[in-house]
Amino acid sequence: MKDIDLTLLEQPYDAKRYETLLYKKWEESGYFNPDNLPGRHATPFAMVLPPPNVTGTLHCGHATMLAIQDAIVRFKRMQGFKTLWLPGTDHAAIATQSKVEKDISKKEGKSRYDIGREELLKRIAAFAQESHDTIINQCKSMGSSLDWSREAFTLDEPRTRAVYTAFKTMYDAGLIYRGHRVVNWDPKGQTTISDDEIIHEEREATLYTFKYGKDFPIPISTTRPETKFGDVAVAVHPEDSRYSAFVGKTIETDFCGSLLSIKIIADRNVEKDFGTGALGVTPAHSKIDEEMAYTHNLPFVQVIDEKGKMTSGGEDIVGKKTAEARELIAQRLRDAGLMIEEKKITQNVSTAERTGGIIEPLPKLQWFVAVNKEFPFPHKDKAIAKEGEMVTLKILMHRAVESGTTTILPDRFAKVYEHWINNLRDWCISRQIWYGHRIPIWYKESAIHCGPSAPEGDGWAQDEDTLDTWFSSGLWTFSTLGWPDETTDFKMYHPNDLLETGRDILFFWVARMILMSTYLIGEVPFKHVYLHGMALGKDGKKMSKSSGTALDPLEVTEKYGTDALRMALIVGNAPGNDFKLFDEKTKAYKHFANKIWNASRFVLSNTQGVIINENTLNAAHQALLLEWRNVLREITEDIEKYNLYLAGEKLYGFFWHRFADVWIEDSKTWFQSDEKESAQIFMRILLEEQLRVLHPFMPFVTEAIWRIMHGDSKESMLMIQPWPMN
RNA sequence: GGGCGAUUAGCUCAGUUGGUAGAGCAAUUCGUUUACACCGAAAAGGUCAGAGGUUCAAGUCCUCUAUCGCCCACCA
Repeated sequence: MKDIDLTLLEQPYDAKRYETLLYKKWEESGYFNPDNLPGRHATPFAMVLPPPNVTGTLHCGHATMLAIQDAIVRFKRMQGFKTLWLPGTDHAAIATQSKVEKDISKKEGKSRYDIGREELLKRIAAFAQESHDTIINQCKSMGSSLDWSREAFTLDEPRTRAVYTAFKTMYDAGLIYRGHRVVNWDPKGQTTISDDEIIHEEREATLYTFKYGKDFPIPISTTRPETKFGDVAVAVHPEDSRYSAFVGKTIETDFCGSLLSIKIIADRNVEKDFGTGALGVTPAHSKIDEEMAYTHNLPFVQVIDEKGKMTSGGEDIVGKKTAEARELIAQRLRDAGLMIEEKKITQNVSTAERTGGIIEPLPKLQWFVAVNKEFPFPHKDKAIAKEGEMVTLKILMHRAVESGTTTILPDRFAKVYEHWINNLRDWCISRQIWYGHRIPIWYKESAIHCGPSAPEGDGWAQDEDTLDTWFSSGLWTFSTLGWPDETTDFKMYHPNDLLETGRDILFFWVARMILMSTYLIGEVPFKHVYLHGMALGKDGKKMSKSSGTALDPLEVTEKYGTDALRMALIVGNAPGNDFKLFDEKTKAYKHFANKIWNASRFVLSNTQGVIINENTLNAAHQALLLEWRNVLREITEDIEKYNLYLAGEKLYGFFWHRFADVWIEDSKTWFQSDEKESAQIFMRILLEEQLRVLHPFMPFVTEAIWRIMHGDSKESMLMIQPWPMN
């Protein structure tokens, strides 16, 4: 055996010197692409990268998912799986557009309407491209062994084709429909948003109790008197004896100069003990009231427009913002002696996740996915349903998890998921923004056509709206594999084996993928879901840019090395639990990388030319080898159960405090005795096996050492060496 | 309002089916013996949030309480 050039192991370990070089070597080897892996890699293992939004740069949350996923993928690859980890980015419709709009408004003082659709889209595309390039480089610098040859983008041509195919399939099946509903209108972003994009914020508000007019018998309470111009009814509880005499009557009354026709109705949803126990029903501006309107057949009267301005209420009210109108009306009620009480309360205000705008419920014509509509299961018999069986999208989503076809780690999130589905309402998928997939619907007079392009003939106009970004990302596990074509990739890698992602997008994304996949393909999108927690600062609070607590992963790796950051993100990070990331922790793993480097240097310098043959070990060394193999078994099992946080910690402890502190110290004696040869073999086996096992966690330092030991041919790279235990 | 998680050494966290409390970092003392000072050795540090219960035995199982955090929700 050729001597190893130990001068290459310069002390101390300098991460920066190796990381770029090694990533390049890995990439050039082609082994990130499963098609190029050696023949022993037969059984597929597939996973997608949750596509980062092209809204800027990666943060610690991204670094976390990259560290965990790359560790799993490298482990599976070494185990001999035909391992695919498929990268891509998400156009993130609202998030990206509102970011660019904000920039433009700040720098040029212009709105999107000043700039126009075409020009805005051009600017967004440029911004998205820039973000994309940054993000890809950051993924690479984290050491991610992603198959770049299959990179996808939610808005690129193949994905757009998948989106339009999915839309048309669901439209033709009656599962996508257009309807007039009270939706969540974001006056700031000038678009609708789905229920999930709403954040409830506690705010202080005034609860006004008053009568519409002098002759009106029932006082009502509301925090929004300005919407009362749209009232068509007053609802009371059916068992409320105070008001039972009025139920069924219609009373005309003058409310601040506007004539209202108010029907008194009884509805179980009214709380007797809240306020006066009577609720002014405003079907056009409240979702609960909308439902009551359907139940009791009430008309819709809209009094607020898309800009959040009044359209009703008389000359000095019309055109005013709702907040201003509220004050004016309250004053009039006081002046007229109609105000009974004004009370400060805290209430939950709905705000838009992306823009922070206060949601104004408005009746609008929008596109929806029907989650409760029955249809015959359109696929051959599958695990989740039989062909022709009557199901709903909700039922399919339920069955995916209930049946265990998809499992969620940690399993308590399965309950959260079930609960969410139970409360799920039709999904509003149309957005009044410009960046995204334009709805593939064409209108000509009363005719409607669904398809990617206009039908023959003049006069067809495409729907102005675009699709919710989650509609396209819901297709991600198969749109990235060539669907709707029956490609070899699709056949080999779908369903995915694992989906690893943040627990915050369980509903947004994981649930939507299950919906899309179970309906369009008839099977679950992935067998297992692994949800990781959020990266917190040392203070235990969520990192945020505005408070200056956000760590930039690139700054951290610059300081401590990528391997160190990866370990810091994995160890102590149990599935589903939030975890804290801070400098001292990362620093400790930088020291560990150096420890590995130096221990290797010692072992190699004392084992030059040794031929590894396990059978020539003496009894004592065999016993010690067994001790390691037991730990190795535990570590392997931990990783297989996706308990990387345990595996990482055990590796660290064993390498440092057993192998380095004890066995390396002992070896200094062994090397002086007649046990020398056995000891040399023993130490070399231990080093090599530990480097292999450490590789998924700390790929750079281990590959750097391996390369010095085994040369730089692509076949000898540590990345594709077999895992030392089956 | 409903649900979930956390509470173990100064800090960050382990503790699998109940069997005498563990690790790393920090701090203390000692040590520069040819892998490493990004080091080693030693010692120190805990009524396992509180109360009650089950058990021969509880950090672990059950009930309640407290504090912190998160998610869901149509009290206007």
